[in-house]
Amino acid sequence: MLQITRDGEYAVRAVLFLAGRAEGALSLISEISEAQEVPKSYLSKIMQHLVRAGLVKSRRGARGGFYLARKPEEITLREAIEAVEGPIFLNVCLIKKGECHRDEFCPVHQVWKEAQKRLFEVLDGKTMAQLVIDGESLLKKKPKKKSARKSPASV
Amino acid sequence: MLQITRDGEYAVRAVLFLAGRAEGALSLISEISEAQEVPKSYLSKIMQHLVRAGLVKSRRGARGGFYLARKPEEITLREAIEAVEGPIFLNVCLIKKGECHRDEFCPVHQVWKEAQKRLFEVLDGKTMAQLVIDGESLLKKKPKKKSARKSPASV
DNA sequence: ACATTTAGGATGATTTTAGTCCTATTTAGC
DNA sequence: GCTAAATAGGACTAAAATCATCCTAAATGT
Ligand code: SF4
Ligand code: SF4
Repeated sequence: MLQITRDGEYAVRAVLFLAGRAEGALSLISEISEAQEVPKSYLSKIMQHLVRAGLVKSRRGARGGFYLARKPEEITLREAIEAVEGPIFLNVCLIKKGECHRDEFCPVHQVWKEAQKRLFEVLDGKTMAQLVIDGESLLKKKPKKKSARKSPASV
Repeated sequence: MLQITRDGEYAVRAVLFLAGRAEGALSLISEISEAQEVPKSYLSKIMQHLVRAGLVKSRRGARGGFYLARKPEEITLREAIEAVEGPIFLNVCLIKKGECHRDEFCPVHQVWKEAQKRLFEVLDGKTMAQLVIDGESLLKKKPKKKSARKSPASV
């Protein structure tokens, strides 16, 4: 359907959450689940994937939890997504040369190539660090909408 | 999976085929199916969708067939895809405001918005007419690879 | 009439999606 | 060493999407 799955969406939320914590601080599944509104048991699977993909590290047992394996500046949005969804290919012919045998003479192939490149430019261009900053600005700017241009108090 | 479905892929192939015919010329399902390597019975459904979407017109009965409802210059790649797949939304929050209730304070939302915009720029930027031309160039340029830089004859 | 074509619906196998749940293992702290 | 707290991992499932096939109805040119 040319849409990201819940896996990818939840992975981004989880990684973004960890990026917002102090470096190396441990977060519990239950914390992440509640803050990011992801079903706890489902999130458990997502975290496993993220650990295996090397994006997140975990400590088991009492006082365990999850933390980022790398600094938020070094994790892109695309990486978070692909860690759980696998590599993105907008069409089968982008998987590898010859995957679609029409690729050599197909004019549409080139367009998908370009489209994917452009998509990646956006997804690679955002790091978790930047997203955390963006998120903070959003919270500051929009506590309520329809702000009466001057005085913050009203009614 | 963030990948176009066979529906979309086949729709593009079919519309592109029709775009390559003379204006108003009728093409049979069997012709399109064979040329574009799409299962005939499946293609039948795709063509129905394209007709209902208003991209293609059909004539039933003997000497019937399909032809483009508009000129190839006026049909974009995105239209061909969305005609059978429905509108593209890279993430649920792009469907409409409030579809994801986090959208107002979610920094990732903005990125998806930008990503989709860029994707659409590419998909909207290619018309069927242009793709036909592109296809012709590809056929001229690459009859064989590893061309011996000068003489076309060899062995 | 008849052959040719598309229209449309019913059906179905397989895969993906979006989860849940239970047990095993690891670890900290007492 | 025991125990409580956590993650690891696998089994399982319901529902939906994907990728088709097949059959009958309707339309149309000759
Ligand atoms: S766009 Fe062209 S090359 Fe890519 S899958 Fe479709 S036919 Fe094959
Ligand atoms: S990116 Fe943000 S707004 Fe969009 S679906 Fe995810 S959480 Fe919601």
